[in-house]
Amino acid sequence: MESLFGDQDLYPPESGNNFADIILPVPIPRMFTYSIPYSMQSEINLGARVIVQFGKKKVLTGIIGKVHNKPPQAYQAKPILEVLDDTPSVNPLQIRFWVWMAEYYFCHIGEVMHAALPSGLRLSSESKVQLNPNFERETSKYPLDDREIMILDALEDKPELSYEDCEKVLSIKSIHPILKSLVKKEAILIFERVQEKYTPKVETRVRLTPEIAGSKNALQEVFEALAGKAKQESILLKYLRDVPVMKLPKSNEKGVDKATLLEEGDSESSLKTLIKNGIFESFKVVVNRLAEEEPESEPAVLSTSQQSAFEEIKHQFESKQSVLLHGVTGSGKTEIYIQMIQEVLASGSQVLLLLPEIALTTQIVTRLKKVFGSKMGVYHSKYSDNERVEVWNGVLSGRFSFVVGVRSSIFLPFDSLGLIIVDEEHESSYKQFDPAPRFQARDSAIMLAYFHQARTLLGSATPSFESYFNASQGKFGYVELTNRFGNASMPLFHLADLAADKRKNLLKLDTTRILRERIQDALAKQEQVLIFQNRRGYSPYIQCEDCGWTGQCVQCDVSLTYHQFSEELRCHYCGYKEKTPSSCPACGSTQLTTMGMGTERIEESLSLLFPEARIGRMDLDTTRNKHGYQRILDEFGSGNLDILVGTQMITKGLDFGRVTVVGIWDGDRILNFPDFRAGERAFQQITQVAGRAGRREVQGQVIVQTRDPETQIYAQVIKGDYFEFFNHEIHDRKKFYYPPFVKLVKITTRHTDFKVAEKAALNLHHGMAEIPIKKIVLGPEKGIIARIKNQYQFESLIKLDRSGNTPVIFKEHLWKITEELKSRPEFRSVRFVVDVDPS
DNA sequence: GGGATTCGAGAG
DNA sequence: TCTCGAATCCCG
Repeated sequence: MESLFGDQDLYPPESGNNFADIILPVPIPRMFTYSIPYSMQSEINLGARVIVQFGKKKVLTGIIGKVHNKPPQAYQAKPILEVLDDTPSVNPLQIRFWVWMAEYYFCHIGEVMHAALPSGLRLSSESKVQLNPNFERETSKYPLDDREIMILDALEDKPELSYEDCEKVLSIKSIHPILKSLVKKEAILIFERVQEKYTPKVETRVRLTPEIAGSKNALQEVFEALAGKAKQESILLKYLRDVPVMKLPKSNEKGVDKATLLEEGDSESSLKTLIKNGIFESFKVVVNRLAEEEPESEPAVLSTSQQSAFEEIKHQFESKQSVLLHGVTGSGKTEIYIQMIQEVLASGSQVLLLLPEIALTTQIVTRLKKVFGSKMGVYHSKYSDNERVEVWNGVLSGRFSFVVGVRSSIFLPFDSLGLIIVDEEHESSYKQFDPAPRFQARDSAIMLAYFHQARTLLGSATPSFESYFNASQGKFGYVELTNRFGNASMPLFHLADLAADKRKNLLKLDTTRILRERIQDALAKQEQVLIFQNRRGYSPYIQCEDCGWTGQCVQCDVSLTYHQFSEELRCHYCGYKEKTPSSCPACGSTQLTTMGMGTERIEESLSLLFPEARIGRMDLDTTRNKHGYQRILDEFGSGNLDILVGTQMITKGLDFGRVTVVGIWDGDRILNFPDFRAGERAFQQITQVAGRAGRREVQGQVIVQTRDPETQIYAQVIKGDYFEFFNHEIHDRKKFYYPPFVKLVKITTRHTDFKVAEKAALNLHHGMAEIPIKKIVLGPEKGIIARIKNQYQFESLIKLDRSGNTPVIFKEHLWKITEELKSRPEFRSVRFVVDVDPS
């Protein structure tokens, strides 16, 4: 039979490019070739979105990655079904960036596309089932079984069902055979429904009819007619408050939002009467979800030290692509950014400012909004799909030449970036952990800037070792800012010795005497206190005093965390939860005690110690919903709270002038992390939390509770001597072959069967050992958590020589090794997760 | 990733 | 031999 799609042979190859390689959002390591129907030849642009059929019936959105006229040899290409964009949604620089990311982070370009495009721009089809209109149960010549009847019954109620709905109706897993049989019996039809995901926001507005708006007399008559009809009159008066009579009829055009007009309890029916009587009319307009705002204030004048840092950065940019701005907390980096951004925008280029997720809801965005108004776009992970699409389209259309956003904003369709700023560049949240692409947004931003011939400014009070090392090697420029803005003094540190206090019997509910005194002082002076503990929940775990039982997660090898508020034991890795048992499940004893301290329990202890204080808590559990974070911040900022207990969330960019005391509940907990970066992280975390103390006139106090006050790192943090700390630490990194001296790749081998996982990991190890490059292969070791979500995992760590193209050669070999292993029957369902530059 | 097809265990 | 769920295949 002649192929349905055979028509590309009808026109000669010289008529243009008849084939396109399409990037599809699926984890398959290549593009797919489709034919371009003649009628679409003129609309096909690189980077445009198209609809294509993938597989037997699935319809997907793809991106045109390449256009050519080489027909595929082994098969007939299917045609592109539809072109969605007349101007491409994705530009060539982005595609280049995607290709780079897929290669560097060892994933498929489809996975990059999946992460890059907001899902509102990625329509795809879903199979739906409906009744066949020609079908009649009574007269059908086929007998139906019970399950088939149940599906048909369900379709009587709802005109269409998805596969998933059908599975729910019968509560079984494989629904396909049943549906197939129903199709054969001509009872149902299966079709594909493409969902257009993005919907513009429509507002209903109300205005006076032109006759009334156009004549003062007519309006006067209306007032007279409405005398005594209080409800209708009130609506009219409210309307005229927003649209003054003086400015009629011109300002009437835009009208007033219906919802706002009825906000104060006026009824819809009164308005309806007014509309029916020809006084008002209602109409609909498409509005931006992202509010229009005019800039309100001029950028601040830079202090002398800020000004010289600013000049120095510009000077360094003349010879370096990237510059590290090392400025102590509170030195006013934001104002320098503002100046830089303004200059670049004035030159006609775009600017991207990356912030860690948590910092986006804070003061810095408010500050920027005041200066840049609505030419600044904000891209936040808590935005809805529709909002993300509007930011994306805003960048495309030129409405936003400047965007502030989280790590995924590096995927926005910029076409002429001049500058990328990465604030708090040491933040670990710039690394995406799961799913692929497991990219580091700071490093990717540097690459993106390179593609745009743009500059990158990295800002931090506690730079990452990688960045500081690059600066010390001259690869990055380096500018230091050592004065706090307004010459506020650096905080005063106290090391509170937990062990000593315990010996002297001064420890109360795990607080040292000095911490209690400082909190008491602050409360007396109506100042505020922050308490930092890197552990949420009530206490890490619950233990039976008689037999030593602890709650374990059923599908991960970790102990469950005790949450007092909800009376639950929860797994922080997979989300599993169960009710707290009242007696030990192992021995029946009722002597269950809690071990260790989480934020929830600290909050409780503090409320016992300071019953008069108003105490709040900020952690994952209290900020889960969209506005939770903002609400707690507002309460604290407005002085409705005296003490705020929190996890690392409170270390990020909060700036409250009335915080004078910062308590670090358990400094050792930060230090004792089984990881080569523990020291670096501890220095960063303690410095960052400490930076929250005393930003204005009053000198802040920082109390670090520890069992080991002699540890060198505390002395370095207290001195604020990053350089000394770096030199000490970098020595070890070199000696033991850790970044920045080597490049790390971590490979996790996962399988539900322990033995299979282990064997696959060992095979992988042997394969990698034979790759002819300079490297060290460690492992495989049982994962720190041996089992997650019922999968056993083994970890291998590879240290690669940084020079030349060693990493590229390694990845090429690794590719072959994992493919070979996966092709063996015994390892078929083994998963290899490759993490390049793990954090 | 996911729909289609094949495989294979278990019941009759 | 039949049936159903699981494993495997492959997409252009």
